[in-house]
Amino acid sequence: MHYNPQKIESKWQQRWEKQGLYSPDLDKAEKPFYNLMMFPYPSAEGLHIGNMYAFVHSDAYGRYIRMKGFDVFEPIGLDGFGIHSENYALKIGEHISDVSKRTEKHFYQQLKMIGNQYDFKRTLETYQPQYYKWTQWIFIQMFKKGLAYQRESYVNWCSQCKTVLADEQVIGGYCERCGAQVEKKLTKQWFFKITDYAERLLKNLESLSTRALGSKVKISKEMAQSGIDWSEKTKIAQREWIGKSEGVEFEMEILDTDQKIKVFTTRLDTIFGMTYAILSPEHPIVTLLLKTQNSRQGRSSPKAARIQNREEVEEYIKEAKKETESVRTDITKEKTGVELKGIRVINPFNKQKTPLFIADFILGYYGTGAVMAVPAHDQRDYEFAKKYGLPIKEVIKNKNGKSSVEKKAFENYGVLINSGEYNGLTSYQAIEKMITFLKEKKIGDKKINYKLRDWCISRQRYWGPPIPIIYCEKCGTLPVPEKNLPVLLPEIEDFRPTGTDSPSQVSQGEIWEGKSPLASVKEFVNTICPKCGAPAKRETDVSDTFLDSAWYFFRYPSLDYQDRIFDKQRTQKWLPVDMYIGGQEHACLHLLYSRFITMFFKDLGLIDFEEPYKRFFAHGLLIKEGAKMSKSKGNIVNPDEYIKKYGADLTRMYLMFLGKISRGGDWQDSGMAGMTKFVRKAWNLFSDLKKDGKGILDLSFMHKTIKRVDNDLERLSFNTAIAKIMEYVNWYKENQDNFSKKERKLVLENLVLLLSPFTPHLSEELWEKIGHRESVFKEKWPEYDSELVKEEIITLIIQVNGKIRDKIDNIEADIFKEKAKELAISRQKIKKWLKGKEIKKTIFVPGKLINFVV
RNA sequence: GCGGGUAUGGCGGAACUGGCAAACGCGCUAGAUUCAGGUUCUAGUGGGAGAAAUCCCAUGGAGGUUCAAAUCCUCCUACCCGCACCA
Repeated sequence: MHYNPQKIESKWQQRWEKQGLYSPDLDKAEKPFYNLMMFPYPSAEGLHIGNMYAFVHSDAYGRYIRMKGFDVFEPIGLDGFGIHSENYALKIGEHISDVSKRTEKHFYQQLKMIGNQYDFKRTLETYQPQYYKWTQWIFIQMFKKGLAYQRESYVNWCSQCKTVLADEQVIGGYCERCGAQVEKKLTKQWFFKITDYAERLLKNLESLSTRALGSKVKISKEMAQSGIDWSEKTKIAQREWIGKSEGVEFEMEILDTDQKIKVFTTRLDTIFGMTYAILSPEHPIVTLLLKTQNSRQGRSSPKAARIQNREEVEEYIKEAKKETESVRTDITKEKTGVELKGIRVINPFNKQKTPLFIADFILGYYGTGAVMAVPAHDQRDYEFAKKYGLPIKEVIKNKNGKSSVEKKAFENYGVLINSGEYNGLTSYQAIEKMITFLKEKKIGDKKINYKLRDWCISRQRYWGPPIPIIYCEKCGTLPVPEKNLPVLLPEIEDFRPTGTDSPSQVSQGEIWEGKSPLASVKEFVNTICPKCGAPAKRETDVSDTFLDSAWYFFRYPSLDYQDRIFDKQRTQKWLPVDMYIGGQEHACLHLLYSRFITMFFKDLGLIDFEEPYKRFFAHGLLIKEGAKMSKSKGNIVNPDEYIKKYGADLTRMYLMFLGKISRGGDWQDSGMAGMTKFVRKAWNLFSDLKKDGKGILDLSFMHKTIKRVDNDLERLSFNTAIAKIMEYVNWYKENQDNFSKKERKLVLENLVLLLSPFTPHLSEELWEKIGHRESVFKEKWPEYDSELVKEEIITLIIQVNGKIRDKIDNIEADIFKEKAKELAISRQKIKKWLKGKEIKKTIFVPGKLINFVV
């Protein structure tokens, strides 16, 4: 009777599905537990071993929780809409619809093969109209609340993918998907006002979870329910991304004009050290100043300063625009800029007139796009001043009066000098007093800035949900009436992106008309105005794939409702998600977006909570033999291959044995051999069920193992849990001839139960073999006898000056200090070490050790 | 530059709150069984000294705290990940 994984696995997979074992009654479930894993985007290559790595860990936890008595809902779906899938189709020259049909089938096949307790009756794909109908519905709600808006904006343009990218999809100036350099383009885009939620997104991180959590911390269900439970690392990443910065915003007049520039600073205390100011090249005032000059109005009015080096300035702006984002944001690049000659700004504190520059290292999108430059106390300004020979005026000294700005800027806080009436104040005092001054003059106030920017939603691509907007010449921009949803994505032959121009072909201030592939489909574009009935046109952009995935977990429990995005009662019962396992790479964006959408749902009154995930756990990266897996290296592990050869159970077990889940793992083929040995060994134990021995009586090791495995699973320490099961098997083998029939059954039953989260098929088969008729997953997780897990007999360690010199075996765990000391000093070895020395101190750790300090 | 992480045998990795470093597994060595080979079983396996008992040295490096440090603190080095001129 050999272990035949292929046969066993398909047998149980079929039986599970037939019995609907993993489809809980969502309304009647008494102890709901929503066990979610990040749904994969289906590439045609199929399920990646990295997906499987994450999924089986998540499933093992879900199965453990189920056996702990919860009604576990573990759904799966496909994040099939989006650039990644579309680009793949383009690459292989097939239509995305065909590719999707194929990958969908293949993916679900694979997902069934890995043996997770997925509810295959409740799957979703983001490209199905019944799903994206609701994605569009969300857009409309956003629009109605004024949270979806259109604006002309410089956006990231990937010339290879021919589309606009979200900031998040630009990695160091390059396209996340194809690796091409990203350029800047001025175009009209749809945005979600996530910045309105910045403070809330930030604050919830603080208030809802005060515990520092990580893989080290043991978390019970009760604890997890009390708040959001994320690792500190993830929260820091979110906090950084939101990037809150508290400072001051104030106005400075431009000499001889009616214009003012607004600047933002966190170091108002250094204002007396301002020797110039800088604008970003895109700053509207620059355009305005150039324009004023064009119309020659300036000449007639004494109140109109003019840019004297106009051509130079225009040239610089043109150059800056041409430069790709990656070049422009390259921090190592020497700072460049050009003075707006003839233009001066007035420092409101000392009325000093300073030159004004434009420079490309000033970002148009952060703060006000304008800064006061204090070279003595800001390194960037310092470098710039050195290069252009601008004065460096020191205004802050540290407390001992020391400072030096000879070689670099002094950026610390300190005490003010050269600052008129503020001299002698500390930085903090000065800032307060200066704010009062600004307020009195009504030219400035405190201001909070965030790095977080509004979420650019539109994509000039085919494979996404069409943005449900209609443009009517008379009535303006209107949402598609909800009853007309979904706006179906038309089936078209040629779905290639059609954007043509590169940004350098579009001159300053001009708007590039981005064209989506949908723009060429007349039947799609031409429609009638929902308000006046006149001919109108549809929006031709589709929405970002991040929107599809920002709310999918709301849909799973309510898939049977066609008339609403989700059922409130159902949702309140199952959400927030109890456990969410996914990649660290999504710790910023996906998490942030889905938190935002959840808050929005709450504000719409659809739900009562505003954080989607009670517990989020980020798994590490799976590598192979010390190297990242990649196609170019040819070291990809194909899960199908291993499942076929070794079975899913073995592959699962091996993936979970590799190491700590939070740290990822190093796949080595040789390790599979060891796992095979172990599984076979375990399997073979069940061939002598009927054997009867004299009985071993002491089953405390069994109880201890149950306790340890339980403890490990609770804290997601899968690898050590497996190690402990291995020890258990070894223990069984040592005693195998001695168990009584009754003991044998008990010990083996518990082995099956402990194994079941890891090797579900094998466990079912063995459970049946023992003689059970019901699924092992209807069983309760084994319990241990808390009396028997107590360590009664220990090895007492004897140290002298902290070094181990002897051990005494078989000591009662509750031995007293005096008794232990007596025993210890009487040992020959210890006598040797203590000879001629006085014991100054004796440290006794009950149940562990005794240490003599001499 | 900023933020986060990591460093333990030949390898993957254990060591939850400081208390027997190296659990568990791979690999390797020797032996047994089978023998075409794999499988299986037994013993051994951090380094050094020693015939042995035993002793010394070992958790990236240097200091420190402590009776006691892989674990805590300071500094340094290397690698990985994320963000990157955020005013």
